Amino acid sequence: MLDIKKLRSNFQEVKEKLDKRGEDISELDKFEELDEKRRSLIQKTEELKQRRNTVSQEVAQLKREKKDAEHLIKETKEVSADIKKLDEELKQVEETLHQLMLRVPNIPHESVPYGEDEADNEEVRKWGDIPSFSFDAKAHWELADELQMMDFERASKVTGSRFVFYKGTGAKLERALINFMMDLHEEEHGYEELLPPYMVNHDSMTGTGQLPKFEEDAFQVKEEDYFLIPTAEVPVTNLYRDEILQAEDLPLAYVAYSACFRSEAGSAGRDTRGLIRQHQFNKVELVRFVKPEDSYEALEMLTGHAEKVLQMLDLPYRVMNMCSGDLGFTAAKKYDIEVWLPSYEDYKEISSCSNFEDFQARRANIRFKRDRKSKTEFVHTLNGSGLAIGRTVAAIMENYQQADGSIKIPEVLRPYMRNKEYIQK
RNA sequence: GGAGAAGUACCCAAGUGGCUGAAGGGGCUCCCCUGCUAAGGGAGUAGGUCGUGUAAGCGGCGCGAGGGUUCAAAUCCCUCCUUCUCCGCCA
Repeated sequence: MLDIKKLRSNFQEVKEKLDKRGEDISELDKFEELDEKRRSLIQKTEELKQRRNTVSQEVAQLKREKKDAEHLIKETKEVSADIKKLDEELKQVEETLHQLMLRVPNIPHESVPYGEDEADNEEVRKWGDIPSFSFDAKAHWELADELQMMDFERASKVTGSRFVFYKGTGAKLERALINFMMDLHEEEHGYEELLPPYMVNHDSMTGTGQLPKFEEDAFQVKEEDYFLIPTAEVPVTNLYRDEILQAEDLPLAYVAYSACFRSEAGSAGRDTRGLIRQHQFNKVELVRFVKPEDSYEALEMLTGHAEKVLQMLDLPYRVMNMCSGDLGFTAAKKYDIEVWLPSYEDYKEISSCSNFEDFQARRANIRFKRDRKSKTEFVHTLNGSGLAIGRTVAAIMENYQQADGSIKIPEVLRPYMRNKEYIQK
């Protein structure tokens, strides 16, 4: 959510910046009128409330002195009726304004390149060598089948499309990656480990920005007002919702493993084979709460932590600076890390690292105080995948495949895989 | 799921309609006393948010949340949430 005061005082400027996202922001035109109306209603009711308060005191005084207060009581009766009417009107205006504000996206940072879609994203750096195969390289779903690492067909029977059973070494590889990443971020990068709830309530989904605009992307638990989390970002960022933190507690850094659930509404027909686009997938997520002045440095650091995983696994990747048109609703700046996938003959997103500045903190009301006397300020929140596990499995299988159909296990994972060197029949 | 109890400020806690727009204590901050520490004495301590104002300030809201009754609600009524205890069920 944007700062209403800032929006009020720089309306045209903010509008122009938002316009770079290429989204329809015509709704924003109602802002000024609503804001004006709200403030004038507040002034009117508060004036009346002040009157009611003083008269109430006078009534109390007269009653104590056993004097007659009828005339005052009659007046207050009328004043209270007016207050009630105005309060109802104010409540409606505030609700309308709030709903409007919840649907306004974040302002892109100045370092975000202008562009319309993913074609305009800017490559920041590239790492590793793209493998060349002296044989016909297979896609991970073919390898998974031959090496009996996954069962997509039976998962469709048991649940539906876009679900998978990992089996045997497939399941072991997935679990090895979770543990490897958790250990790396916890032991080497200084993140505290969390294992969050996989369902969250309506307020949490609103806090991180999934609601109200993207309700159709999430799975909802009927009759409970709970949602299956699309990412651990949601429960972890909402950990401190409606709280005031101490400056000396910042930065806070958490790493959380969770399963993630996405309806993939609007993705019908895309990435239909293999692990790339599932309704349920595993992910290790990094979340940071920082002081405003530290957030851009923190974004670089966090992105580096995610990259480190790919470096240790020796998987080729590139880092993209998302352009204004491909930023997503909540981010002020976002880097996507894309891993090389031989079956796509292209780089494919494996991590998304974002600085939300105070956008989520405002929605979720996460604040901090610099010291006892200072005003509260909103923290800045960041997060990034470190990494998406399923896509990492796919990348390892495809990049590490051998001529004989086996898959070499990256060295750093071997301690998690009984020190085996290869996955083979 | 059933039955009960409770939610008041940083913590504990008093408070069944109007000098409670929240007593008292602890803690915390400052000061005094003491060679230091402990003990003791004094003062301060509603955080937050919204409106208004260049500002000092002024004003509105606030006792788990939301409604209602009343001229007036922490206090009365309704709904909900959370926590605790017991029973049932369960990994």
